[in-house]
Amino acid sequence: MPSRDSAPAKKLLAWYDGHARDLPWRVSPRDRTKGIRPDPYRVWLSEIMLQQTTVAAVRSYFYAFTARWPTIAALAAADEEDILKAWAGLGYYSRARNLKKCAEAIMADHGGAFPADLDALRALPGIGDYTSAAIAAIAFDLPAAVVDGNVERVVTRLKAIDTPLTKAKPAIKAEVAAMLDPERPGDFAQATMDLGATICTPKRPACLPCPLRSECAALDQGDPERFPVKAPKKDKPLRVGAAFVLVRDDGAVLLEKRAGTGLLAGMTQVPTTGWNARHDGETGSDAAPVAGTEWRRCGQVRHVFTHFALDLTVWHALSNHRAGDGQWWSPASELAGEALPTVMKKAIACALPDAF
DNA sequence: AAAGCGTGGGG
DNA sequence: TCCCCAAGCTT
Repeated sequence: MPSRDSAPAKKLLAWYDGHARDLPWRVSPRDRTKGIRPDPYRVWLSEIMLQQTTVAAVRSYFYAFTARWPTIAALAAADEEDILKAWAGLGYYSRARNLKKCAEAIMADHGGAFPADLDALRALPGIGDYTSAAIAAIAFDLPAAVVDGNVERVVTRLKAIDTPLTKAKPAIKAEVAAMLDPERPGDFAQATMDLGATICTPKRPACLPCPLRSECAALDQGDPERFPVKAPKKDKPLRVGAAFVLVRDDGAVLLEKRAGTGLLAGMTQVPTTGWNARHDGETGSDAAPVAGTEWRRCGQVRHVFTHFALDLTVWHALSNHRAGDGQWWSPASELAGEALPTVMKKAIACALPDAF
């Protein structure tokens, strides 16, 4: 077990007081000293959005969500469909569905307020080890060990931990627990993450201005970039499929809802074939959802998901047929507001360049 | 416990 | 172009 050492936290917090990033969901360290506390709802919302997602991507979504749903009660009362539409483009859509489930659970089981308790937070939908600790520390100043990708990088370098990350996590958490400042748990957590995001970066870390340089074992060894040690990543297979953009006389596009589980669950799409592992030639319009229409091949869209790449051949046709079960014609003016994931916006834009 | 689950930006 | 990766969670 690492022994308590308050020196790194003091240096880190002194650095944070002068270099904290200005973020819309954050209360600055100066305002914290005045007793201003962040709204747990905004802390939670930002933490969910920031899971595996950059600050730059999150910003506009955070503004949109807090403007439309200013409170946990408002979000709990929202239609899931509206939440999915507002989340479209941000990725990892189970986060959006869990967002509503979590809001409902807080209304039903916690009197409409986030519990100031690590285990109670951890039990909520979409909230795991990291997010529960982050909310506990940032929103409630509870002394929780907050470990995200930034912190893993900072700590493995500081202590030169060269065991693979998957094995090293308990040791990293113990180091953080021994290091954190019980007077300022929230600022300590945010300071460590800011350091990882701006100084202790994955590539070419800026060690010269780093407040922890004098005690960094990795810098001492001469190659901080060597940490953390990660497992080799698997190769990404290519899948192929076809998507069919049907357009009505008035410009409306035929849409349908995807299945409730799996990839892009619950999101909206144009009719599509399955996305298969085969790559022996091209998918034809013979698999189109409507027979007897004149199909035009618009081109091909490549989209890279987490665990496979997709080449989608896009077909276009004019049609006035009636929407089938689970389908609807979406007017051109409403297309941008649909719950369309990026891959589908690419496909539609391939057939209708002015759609968005 | 390894795999499934998105996207956009930077080097 | 390609590879890496960014405040992870769920099953």
